[in-house]
Amino acid sequence: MTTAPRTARARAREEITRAIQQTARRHLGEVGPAALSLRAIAREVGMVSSAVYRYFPSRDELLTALIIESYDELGAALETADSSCAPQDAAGRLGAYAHALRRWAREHPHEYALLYGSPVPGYAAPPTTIPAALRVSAVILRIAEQAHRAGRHPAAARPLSEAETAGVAGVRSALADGQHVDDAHLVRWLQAWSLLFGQLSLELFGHLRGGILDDDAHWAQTIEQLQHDLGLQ
Amino acid sequence: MTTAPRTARARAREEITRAIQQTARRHLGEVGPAALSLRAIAREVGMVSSAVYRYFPSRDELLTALIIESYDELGAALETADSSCAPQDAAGRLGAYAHALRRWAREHPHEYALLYGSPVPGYAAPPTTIPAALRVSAVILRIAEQAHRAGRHPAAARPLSEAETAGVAGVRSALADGQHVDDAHLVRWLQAWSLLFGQLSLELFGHLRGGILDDDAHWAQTIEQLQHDLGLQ
DNA sequence: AGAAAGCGAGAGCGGTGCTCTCTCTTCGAG
DNA sequence: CTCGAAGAGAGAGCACCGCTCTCGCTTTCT
Repeated sequence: MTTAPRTARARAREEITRAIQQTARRHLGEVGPAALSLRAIAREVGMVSSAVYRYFPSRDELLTALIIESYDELGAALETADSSCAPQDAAGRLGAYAHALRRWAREHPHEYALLYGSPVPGYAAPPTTIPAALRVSAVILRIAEQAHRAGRHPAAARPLSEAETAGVAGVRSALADGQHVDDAHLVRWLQAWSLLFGQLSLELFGHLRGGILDDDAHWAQTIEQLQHDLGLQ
Repeated sequence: MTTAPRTARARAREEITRAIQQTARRHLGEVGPAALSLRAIAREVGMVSSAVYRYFPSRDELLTALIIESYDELGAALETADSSCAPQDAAGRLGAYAHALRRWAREHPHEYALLYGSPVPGYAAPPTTIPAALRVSAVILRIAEQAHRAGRHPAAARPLSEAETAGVAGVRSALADGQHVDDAHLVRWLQAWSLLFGQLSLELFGHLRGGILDDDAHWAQTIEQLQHDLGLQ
C-alpha cells in the first residue's frame, strides 16, 4: 500500500487525473451528463483533447468515474444523516435518510439524474459501479434490520407469492451477516425505497408540477406515511 | 375543420411531416432520445438534413412531437386496459393500469425513458406536452374517484399537514367535474402512483438487478399490496 | 548510456445541430 | 393568364463532438 507515488511522473499522473475528474465533475453539475464534453474539459484543464485519452480511455470511462464518485458522495451523505440519529430510533433514521436523499438530489440534480435517471445512450454501467451503488441501499437496509430486531414490523404486509419469496433472495443476501428480516417485511421496505425514489424522480423531473404545489410538504407527508406503514411509530 | 388539405403542396407537407415523425419515432425506439440524429432521420427519409428544418424548426421540436405521441400512446394503452375491466372493479382496474403501464414501458423502454427518465440536456418540455401527460394520470384518478364513490377507502391514511392539504389542491382540481376524493386518500393514491413509477424506473434502469430476481413477481406483489393498502379488496 | 515507455500536441476522420444561399416549383392574387 | 410571393430541396459551411494516429520530447528502467 504505497500512498506516495514513486516517481515524479506517477505523481503528476495522479494529480492530472484528479484535475480532469474534478473539472469533469464540475461540468457534470453544470450541464448534465449528456452534454458533458471531453473537449471542453480538456480545454479548461489546459490540454488538448487527445491528451485526456492518456488518462481516461473514453468518455464513458470518465462517466463511470463520475458515477462512482457521485454514488459515494450520496452514500456518504446518507450515512452521515443516518448516524446522526440514535440507532434505535428507526423512524428518525428513516426520516433522516429520506431527508438527506432529497436534499442531495435537489442540490445535485444532474448527478441524481445520472445515477437514477435514464441511462445515457450507448453507455452501460460497468460492474465497477455496483459496490458504490449498493452503499446507498445498504443504509436503508440497516435501518430495516434494526427495526426488525426491535420488533417494529410493517403493518398489513401482504403474504408473498412463492415466486416473490424466491425472487427477493438477492436483497435478502445483501443483509448484514447474522441479520434477518422477514421476506414479506423486506418487500415492504423495498417498496418504501421505491416510493422514495419514485416520488423524488417525479418531483425532480417535473411530473408533479402543477399537481403538487408544495413539494416539501408532500415529501414530509410521504415520510410520515412510510414511518407508519413500516410500523416505526 | 378541413380534413382534406386544399392544395397539393399542403398535402405533400402533411405526408412528409408524417414520414419524418414516423421515422424519428422508429429511431427513438431503436437508439433512444439522446442518440436521436436529425441527419440520420433525414437520410432515411431521403432528403438532406437542412430540408428537415422546413418541417421541424429544431431537433427539440421534433422531440416534443415524439413526447406527445408517446404520452398519447401510453395513455391510450392505459385507457384500453382500464376499460376492459368492470367500472366497479377498482382493484381490477388498478391492476390493469399497472400491468399495462409496465407492459408498455418494457416494450418501449426508450420512450419510457424519454417521458419519465431524466430530461434531455438543454431541453425543457414545452407546455404543449402537459395535456398529453395528464392523460396518463387521469386514468388512475378516475379509478380513485370510482373507488371513493364506492366507499373503498385507503387504509391507515395519515392525516395531512396543513401545507399538504393546501399543496394537493392541484391534483384535487384535476378530478373530473363533480367528483370528490378526500385529500388524505388522494395523497395515498398519489403515493401509489409514485410507487408504481418508482419501482418501474428502478427496474428498467437496472437498479433492482441482482436484488430482485423475478421482476414479474415483484411487480405483481406490489400491485397486490397496493390493492390492499388502497382498500380495494 | 541506451532502449522503452509515457506523455502532450497536432492533424485528421466521420459524425452532429444548425444557418445561409441558391434554385426550382407551386400558389394565389390581379 | 401572368407574375410576384411563398414554399421547398440541395449544397456548402460553421462550430462542435468523440476518437485515432503520428510525431517529437521527456522520464524511467535496465
